[in-house]
Amino acid sequence: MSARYQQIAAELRLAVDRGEYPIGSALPSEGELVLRYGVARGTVRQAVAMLEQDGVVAHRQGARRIVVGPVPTQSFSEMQSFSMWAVSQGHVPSARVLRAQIRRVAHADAERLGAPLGEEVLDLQRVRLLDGAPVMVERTLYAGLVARLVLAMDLTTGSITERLTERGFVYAHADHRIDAVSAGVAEAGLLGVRRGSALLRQRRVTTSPTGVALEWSDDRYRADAVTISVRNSMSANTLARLSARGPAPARTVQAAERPR
Amino acid sequence: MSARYQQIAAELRLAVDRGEYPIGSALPSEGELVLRYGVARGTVRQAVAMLEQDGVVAHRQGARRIVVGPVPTQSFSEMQSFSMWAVSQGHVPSARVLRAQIRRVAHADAERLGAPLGEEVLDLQRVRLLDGAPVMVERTLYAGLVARLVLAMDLTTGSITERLTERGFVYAHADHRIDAVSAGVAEAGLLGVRRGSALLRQRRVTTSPTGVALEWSDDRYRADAVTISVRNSMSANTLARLSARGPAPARTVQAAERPR
DNA sequence: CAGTGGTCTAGACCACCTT
DNA sequence: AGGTGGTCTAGACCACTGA
Repeated sequence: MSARYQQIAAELRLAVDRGEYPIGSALPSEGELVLRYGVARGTVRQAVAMLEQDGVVAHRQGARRIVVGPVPTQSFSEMQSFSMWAVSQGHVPSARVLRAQIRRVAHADAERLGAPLGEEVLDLQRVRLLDGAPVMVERTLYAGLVARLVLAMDLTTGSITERLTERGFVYAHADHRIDAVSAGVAEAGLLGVRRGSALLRQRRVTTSPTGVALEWSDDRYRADAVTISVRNSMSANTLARLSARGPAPARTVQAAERPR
Repeated sequence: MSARYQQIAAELRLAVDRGEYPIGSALPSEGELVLRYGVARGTVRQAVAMLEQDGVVAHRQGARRIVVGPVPTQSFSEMQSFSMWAVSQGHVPSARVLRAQIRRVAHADAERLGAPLGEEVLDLQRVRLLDGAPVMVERTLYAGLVARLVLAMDLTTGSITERLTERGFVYAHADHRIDAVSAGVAEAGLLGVRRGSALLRQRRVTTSPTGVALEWSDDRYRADAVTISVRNSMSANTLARLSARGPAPARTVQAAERPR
């Protein structure tokens, strides 16, 4: 059973979605929620903190929390996995494998993806399709820890992330760097767009709870297919603007990893 | 004076930056921190929650928190304001005004920026320069509440956001939609790139703590100038992927706003 | 099994907003 | 001045990790 504060947060969220607390209106006070749910104030505060974090409500000290808007719950997994995202949106995802081989990280990869030079990884390149139409070219390096596991999977259907999660690997953090690039000849052909047209590039490093990097990826979306959405607030800021030529954050991590 | 838990978080953060807790190593346990700082456990937990939120440490129940990496602190304001960001990066920002007039939101604007149709706003279009080189074209609509205030400002230097903040307007939330577009003839000329080259587009709605939208903007960056960075974690997720043709989140808000 | 983090309680005082 | 959220304390029990 999930924690009480999570249940309360979910209930409030549902109420917002149903329009019981319209946009611009106030949430009940912490005291009222304490009475309504019969819990301590700390528990109520944990619940509303979740809503704040997700940008459902805003507040300032001394005044009641105000509903900013219902936010479609999109889980971390859905951000992480193309397949899981596509399914949640009612689309049918698939993939065409361009390359899948285990090798060591070369200099060019290290530069492009920020993976540690020389590490043994699975180099996987695929075209991702939505309802049969190509929308993204994907290049992912899986850390040695999971490389052979992934290589043994069916790489054309289903979610690799999901299957790794089932095996006990946990994704905890992700760093994203988002910019725009022009489609090269190869990409243009794969995506069915003109050479030079704009692509949305998302480079990502995903880390386990122990701080071990599990994968590095470079996804390039057709500009007309996908938009990335970010919500941030004064209290919780995870967004930054970087100069394109800024220093790549060093990210080398030792430590052992063992699935449960 | 800032809160005790914020001081503790800042101290720990500093220690991580100084390398006292190297990447991959464990943070002291909550119990140890309680003794070290002479506070209750709840206070310590608030402090480490901040570090977790910012992605400095990761954890799983039962095991100590692990240092993921030092994170450059970038404030909400720096994300919000081109000027403040540029200065923090050691660059000199400036602007060239293309248009500045008060009018009502037209259908095209409403569609493009998500602003409510018919609202009276300041329509401000500028080219933004970094050390004299054009890197971004910006189109911002300022809500009627602040429109005349902004129009009276010097629009070529300094930060509008900063000056609004001084007047008591508080930015609390921002929604960002990020995608890629091709440069049109006008944009290409303004930015000094070839027509059709890739631009990184960031559309943003910024809201005050009371849920009132203060500005809508559409920023288009030269692809070689800027990258947007996002960090998210299993517990705190503010990132989402949207289909380009997905529904624009309705965002109409009443309620009064009054600067302090 | 000992250590550690996750959840929850009950109560206190203060800072800020609203009226 | 009364309501509301922000911070902090002290203690409890449980779930998970690691040796």
